[in-house]
Amino acid sequence: MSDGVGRTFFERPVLEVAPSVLGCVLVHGPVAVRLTEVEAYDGAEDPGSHAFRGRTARNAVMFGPAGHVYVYFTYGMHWCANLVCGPAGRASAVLLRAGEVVTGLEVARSRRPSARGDRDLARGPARLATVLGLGGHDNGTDLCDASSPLRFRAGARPTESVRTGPRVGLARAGDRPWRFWLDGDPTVSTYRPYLPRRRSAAPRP
DNA sequence: ATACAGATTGCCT
DNA sequence: GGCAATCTGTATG
Repeated sequence: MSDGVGRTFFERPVLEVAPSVLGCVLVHGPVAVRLTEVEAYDGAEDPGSHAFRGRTARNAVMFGPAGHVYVYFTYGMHWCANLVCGPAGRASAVLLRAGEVVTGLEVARSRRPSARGDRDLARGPARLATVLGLGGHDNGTDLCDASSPLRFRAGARPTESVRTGPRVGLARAGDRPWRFWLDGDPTVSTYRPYLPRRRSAAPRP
């Protein structure tokens, strides 16, 4: 494991880990993605976190040891991936919001036929999970286990500077500046503030 | 039991 | 920029 990352890397506080994963590479089968944008979620302390209301079947992996992957299903159709951080039980995690496909472009394109161009392949959390082929069966995978199909490689320290700002699409605590990205990288997603969805006027027949 | 909001995306105007 | 798609967790009666 020359370029692998030990568990202690993820056991640090999530606000330390989040900026340090930028430029690192997540590999799953034929596709590898260089991370360019992430968000931190800090368990019970964080009203925006899935873990805020305590442990459930869905978020159980967040409460486990660091270095595991928390994959969740949202909006009835999308999967998103996180890296569990901090001490076990803290339930903090880094949401992988965007990245650049650096290996397996052909496979990535075939998994994202609607992508306008290569820079859009992993530009967004559900898109990133899609190009990597991540889904429910990957929930709980241990990145620090050598036999895991998922690999996390430390990247060269990025030349771009790391910027911070508010998190995307959160109704609560979205204003905490816990989003981290590589300044000027074209694969970083566009910022969208929280927008309440309009209720349908009439129920479906 | 029923209602609603959600760590999103893609298609439409 | 607006809005539908689609389903699960959580709140409320």
